[in-house]
Amino acid sequence: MTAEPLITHLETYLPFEEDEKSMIESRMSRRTVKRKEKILRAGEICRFYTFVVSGCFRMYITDAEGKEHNILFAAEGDWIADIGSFHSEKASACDIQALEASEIIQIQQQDLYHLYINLEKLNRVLRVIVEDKYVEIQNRVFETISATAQQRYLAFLRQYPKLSNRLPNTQIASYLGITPEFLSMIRKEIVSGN
Amino acid sequence: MTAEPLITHLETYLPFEEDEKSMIESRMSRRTVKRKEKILRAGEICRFYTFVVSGCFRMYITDAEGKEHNILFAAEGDWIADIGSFHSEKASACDIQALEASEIIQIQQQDLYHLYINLEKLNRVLRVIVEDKYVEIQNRVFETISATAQQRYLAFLRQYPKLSNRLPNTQIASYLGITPEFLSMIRKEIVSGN
DNA sequence: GTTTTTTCTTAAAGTAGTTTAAGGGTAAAA
DNA sequence: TTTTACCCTTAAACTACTTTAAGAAAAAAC
Repeated sequence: MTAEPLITHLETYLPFEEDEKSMIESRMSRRTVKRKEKILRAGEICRFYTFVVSGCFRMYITDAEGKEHNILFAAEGDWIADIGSFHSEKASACDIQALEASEIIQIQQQDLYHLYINLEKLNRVLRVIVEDKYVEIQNRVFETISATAQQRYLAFLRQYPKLSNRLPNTQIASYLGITPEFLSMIRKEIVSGN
Repeated sequence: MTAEPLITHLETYLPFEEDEKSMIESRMSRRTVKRKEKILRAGEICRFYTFVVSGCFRMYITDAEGKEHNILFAAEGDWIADIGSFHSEKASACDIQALEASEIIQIQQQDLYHLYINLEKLNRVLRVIVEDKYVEIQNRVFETISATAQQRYLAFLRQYPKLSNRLPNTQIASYLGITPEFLSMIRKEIVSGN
């Protein structure tokens, strides 16, 4: 079953019957993505939700000077999409790029809406997932306006424990809104006990 | 009609029939709020969407040291709610407080869900409103990690033109994540042309 | 209308984070 | 396997922002 890791994930929220699973299965497509490959480019409309089976992605915005700023990461077991662009069908300001060779399961808009109508349960599960994303991003605003870079780094380690040893520090620094040099100093301070 | 300013607002998205308007009307409650009064306290579940008829509110988080950090503002014509708490029915980390004597129209969860079922149009309108909030908060993350305080202040002026001359600078500084003293310097620099 | 509280501004000294540069290390590509 | 590209660390000089303090101005409360 190609969508098996996704079904397993969905069942951590609610159990599904066999016929429901095959209905979901029939609307999903699985594929591999190379390192550095983009599954969304700024200017495009985000037309799918992506579930990460293995590997890892970043969603980032490029500023006026060409600098890239990571908004969020997604590793195995996470969903990634520009939710604003997906639902409003407006152009995204973000790129979504693989940071490792990855395997993903995607669902297109029209298929998702089809499942929403025919499978009320999936509607509820996806709603919870989107709500959690909203809470996550609201907390991120709070952190960025209230905490020091060291506190934000420690929060990052808590929120993405799987990623802390897999991502280059340049990517983590971009997420934290600091330079890699300063992240290097922070790490040194933490090791030496502040 | 007590919900009239709200109906006017909703009709900027889609037209509504008279019977639809009275259905909406019957589920809304209108009231006044005193300056400094809170309509949501941290620890409570946010059980309503609030439409601001007149006046203005802030949603803020209090950090471990007791400092308050403004997440967003809402003035007349805006909606305000802790969307994460409302939909997940989990305790909110935020307070929502009136910054001016205000008039609001509120809808309770159960009434909103009742209208969603009986008035598909309202479902669509509210969905668009929530999506716009998501885009707004995602942009805010981008700004806070990528822009200087001066750039963020200019962005604030663009996003809340109505509020720039109504809010004390202490509230604006809290929103920007800087001290009121530094905001004072930024304003001076802008006036003197950088 | 007067008092009280909050707000705004300025400035000096301090701290958090950036920039530039350079050398060595590691992982990816060929 | 070798080359190439990227990554990490350190340090010194710099800039953005904070802290503390204090006086004047404005708004809120009584």
